[in-house]
Amino acid sequence: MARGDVKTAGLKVRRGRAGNVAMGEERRLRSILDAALSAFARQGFTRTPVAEVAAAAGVASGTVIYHFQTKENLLAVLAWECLHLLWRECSGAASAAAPGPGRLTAYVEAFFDFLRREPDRILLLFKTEPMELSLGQVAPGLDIRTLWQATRMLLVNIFREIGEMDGQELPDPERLATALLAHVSGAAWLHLFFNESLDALRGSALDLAGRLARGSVRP
Amino acid sequence: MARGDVKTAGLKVRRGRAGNVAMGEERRLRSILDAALSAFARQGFTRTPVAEVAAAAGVASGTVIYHFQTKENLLAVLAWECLHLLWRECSGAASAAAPGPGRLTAYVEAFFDFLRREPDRILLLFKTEPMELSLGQVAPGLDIRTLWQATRMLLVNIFREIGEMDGQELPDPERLATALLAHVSGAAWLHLFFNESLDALRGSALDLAGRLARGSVRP
Amino acid sequence: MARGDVKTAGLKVRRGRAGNVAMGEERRLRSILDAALSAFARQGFTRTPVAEVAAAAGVASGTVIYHFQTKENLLAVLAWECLHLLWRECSGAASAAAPGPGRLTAYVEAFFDFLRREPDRILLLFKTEPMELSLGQVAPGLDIRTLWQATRMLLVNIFREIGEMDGQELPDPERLATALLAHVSGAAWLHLFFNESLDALRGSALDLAGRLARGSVRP
Amino acid sequence: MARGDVKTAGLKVRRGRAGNVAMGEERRLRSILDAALSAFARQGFTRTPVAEVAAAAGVASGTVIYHFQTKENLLAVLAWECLHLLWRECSGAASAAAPGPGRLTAYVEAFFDFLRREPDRILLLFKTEPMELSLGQVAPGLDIRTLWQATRMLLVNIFREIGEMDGQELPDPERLATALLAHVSGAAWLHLFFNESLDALRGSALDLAGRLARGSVRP
DNA sequence: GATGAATGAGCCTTCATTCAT
DNA sequence: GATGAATGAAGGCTCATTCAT
Repeated sequence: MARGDVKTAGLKVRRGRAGNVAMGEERRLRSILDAALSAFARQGFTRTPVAEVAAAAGVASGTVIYHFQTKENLLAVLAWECLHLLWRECSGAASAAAPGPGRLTAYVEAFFDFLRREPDRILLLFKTEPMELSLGQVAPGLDIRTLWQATRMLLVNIFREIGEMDGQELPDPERLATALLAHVSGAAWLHLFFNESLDALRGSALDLAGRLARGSVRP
Repeated sequence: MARGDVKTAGLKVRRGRAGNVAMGEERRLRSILDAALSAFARQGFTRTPVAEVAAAAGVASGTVIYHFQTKENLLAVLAWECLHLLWRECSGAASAAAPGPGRLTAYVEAFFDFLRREPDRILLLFKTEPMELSLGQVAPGLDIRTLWQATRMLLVNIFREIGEMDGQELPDPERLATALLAHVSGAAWLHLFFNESLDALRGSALDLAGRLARGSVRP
Repeated sequence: MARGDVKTAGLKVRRGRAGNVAMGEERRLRSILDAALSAFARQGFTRTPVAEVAAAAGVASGTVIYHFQTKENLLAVLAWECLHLLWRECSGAASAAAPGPGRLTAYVEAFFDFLRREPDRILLLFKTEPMELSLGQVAPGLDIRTLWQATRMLLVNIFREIGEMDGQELPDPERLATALLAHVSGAAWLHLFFNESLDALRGSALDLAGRLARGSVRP
Repeated sequence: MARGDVKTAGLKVRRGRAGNVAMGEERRLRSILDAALSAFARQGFTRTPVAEVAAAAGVASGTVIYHFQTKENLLAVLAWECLHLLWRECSGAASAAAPGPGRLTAYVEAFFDFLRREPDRILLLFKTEPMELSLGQVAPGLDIRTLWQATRMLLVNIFREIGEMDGQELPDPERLATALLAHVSGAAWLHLFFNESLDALRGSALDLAGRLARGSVRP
C-alpha cells in the first residue's frame, strides 16, 4: 500500500482516474471524510445534514453524494476507516513487541494512544448509528461487527500465545480477551462521555492486562 | 413512595387529575413509554417516528405529544426513568448487603440482573441521543450525566466504606470506582452489541470487584 | 331590551335556561367574549388558539366550543357585537342631536369616542378575518357587510335630512356619506396601526363633516 | 436600475448565480411571488398553505421554501415589494409634476391608478398579517411601518413645499398629510371591502387634496 | 352544564437525492 | 468532475373539535 495510506479499497467510493485536478481529488475526498468524521462524531449521523458536511469540506452537497452515493455509505466508509486504523495501530504495536505479556501491554498502550490522538474516531464507533446500519453493504465481510471481532482476535491470539509460552494453563483465552476488551471499551466510554481521566483509566487497564497475563485474575 | 413505583415526579408530563378513567391514564402513559422504550432502544431515537410509537402504544400520535409535549421530552423522561431504575436496583441491593466487600458483589450482581431483565433500558442509555440532548430541560439537575454520576457515587461510597473498615489503606476510592464502572459498562456494551455471553462477563466483573476490594489490583 | 344589554339574540349561542349557577352563565359568556375580543384584536383570529381564549376566560376549552359551537362562530358573534355597539353609539348620538348639521358632528364625535374607549372593538373589525368569513352563517341578513351598510345608512340619512332642510341642493347624499365614511375609517386605521394622534384625526374629520354639510366640499 | 424592475435587493431570497436557466430563475421567483400575492390577498396568509402557492406557481413546495426559507419571509418580501411599488408610483408621479398643488393631485391620481391596476397589492397591505409579523427580519429598517411612513413623508414634503411657495402659512404639514392619507386609505378600504365606486372615491379625494392645498379645509 | 383527555387532519419544514448544465 | 437548484416524501407539531364523565 504505497500511495494513499488510508485503505478505502473495496468500498464504494467513486474516484476518477489517478492524478487529477484543481483541489486534487484525493484531497477532496479526504476533506469530505474529515468533515464528516468531525460532524458525525460530535452531533451524530442523523443530526448532521449532508449539506453541513459539504459546507465544512468546502464542496457542494452534490459532490458528497457524487462520491459516496449515499449519506449512509459515507458513514460506512468512515466507520470502516476508523476501525481499520484502530486495528492497524493495535496490531502493529502488538506484533512489534516481544512475544509474551509485553504484547498485551503494547496493545493496551496503542489503544489509549489512539484514543488520545483521535478521540473522534473512537467516538464515532460508539455512536450507535454505525451499528444500526447494515454495513454489510459497504464491502462483504467488512461489516462493523466483523471488524470489531478482528480487533478482539488480536487479543485472543496474544493470550493464546502467552498460554502456550509458559504453559501455565491460562483460562480460556477467549474469555480473557473479552474481559480485557470490556475493560478497555468501558474506559474509552467513560473518558469520551464523562471525561474520566485518561491516565487513570489507562493505568487500571494496564494493571488488569498484567494480571490477566499472569493468571492472577480469573475472568 | 407507596403507589406508583416509577418516580416521574418533576418531569414535564401532562397528567390529569388523580384517579381516572377508561384505559386508565397511568396505563396509557405506561404503554406510550413502553412502546417508546422498545422502539428507541432498537432503532434509535431519530429513526423512530412519533407515529410509530403511538401506533405501538395503541393511541393517536397527537396523544403522545399531548402528554409529552415533544418527542425529545419523551426521550428525556424515558432516559431519566431508565437511569433512575438502574440506580434504584443497584443502590437497593448494595445497601441491603452487609457492610464491606459484600456490597460490591451485590452492586455488580444487581447491575447484571437488571441488564438481563431489561436490556432495552441499558441499551437506551448507550444510545448516544440521550447524551446529545440537553436533558437539563427535563428537570434541573437531573440531566443524564448527573444521574450517571449518582450511580458512580454509589461505588465510590462503597469503596470508601471498605477502606475505612479494615483500614488497609485502599487506593483512591474514586479511581477504584471508575475502574469497576469501566469494566461493568464495557461488559454491558459487549453484551448488547456483540452478544458476548452475559455469564462470562458477569464472572469477570465479579472477580475484578473482589480483587479491587481486597486491594490486590491497583487501578 | 331591559335585561342583558348586549343583544346577541339571533346568533347561535348555546345558553341554558335563565337564572343559573356558579360563575353565572351570563358572566361566563361575557368573559369568553372579552377574552376572545382582546386576543383576536391583538394577535388576530387565526393566530389565537381556542385554548388561549379559554385560559384567559378561566374556562375549559371544551366550554368555549360548547357555547359557540365553532371558533368561527365565536368570531362572528364578536364581530356582530362590535358593529352593533358602534352602530348604537353613533345612531344614538346622532338622533339625540338637533336635526341638521349637528347630527353629523354628533355622529363623528361618537365614532371617535367609541374608538378611544374601545379600540379593540374597532381593531377587530379592521382585521380581515371577519370579512373573510361568510358571516351569513351567524344570522341571516346580519353579515358584516350588511351591518357596515347600516352604519353608513345613518350618514346617508343625515345628509339627506340636511339637504331637505335647507334645500340647498346638496350633492348626492350617498357620495357625501361615502366620503365622510372613508375619512373616518381611514383615520381609525391610521390611529390603530400607526399611532396617529386621535385628536388631530378627530379635528380633521369634524372639519370635513362641517364643510360637507355646508356643501363647501364637493365629494 | 436598468434590468430587474422590482428591487428585492437586501431581502433574504435565495438566488443562484446571475444569468441562468430553464424556466429562468427570475421567472420562477416571480411566479411564486405572483401566486403568493394573489392567494394571500384573497384568502389571507394563514389560510393559504405553502403547497397551494407552490401549485399555483407550478413548482414543488420545497422550492418555495428553498427560495424564501420561510412562509413568513415570503410574505415579508411580498409586503415590502407592494409598499415599495406603491411608493415608487406615487413618488414618481409627484416629482414628475410641476412644483405646487399639482404634485398633490399627481400623488392622489397615482394612488388610485395603482389601486385600480393592482388591487391585490393594496389588499395585501390591508391584511393585518403583514403588520402582525415583525418585518424587521427581512431587512433592518425596512419594516412595514417604516415604509408606510416613507409614503406619508412624500405628502408631508409636498405640503411643506406648497406652504413655502405661496407663503400663505399653511397649517402644520404633518397634519395635512395625515388628513389626506386618512382619506385616501379609507377610500381604498371602502373600495376593496365594500365595492364603493372607485371614481366617486377618487373624486372626493382629489377635491379634498385641492382644498387642503388651498388652505380652505383645516385638518 | 362543564370539563379536558383524546383525536387526527393539516401544515410547515427538513433534507437526501437527482439531474441539467 | 463538480455544481446547486429543484424535488417531494417524511415527520414533528398544532389545534379545533368530540365525547365520556
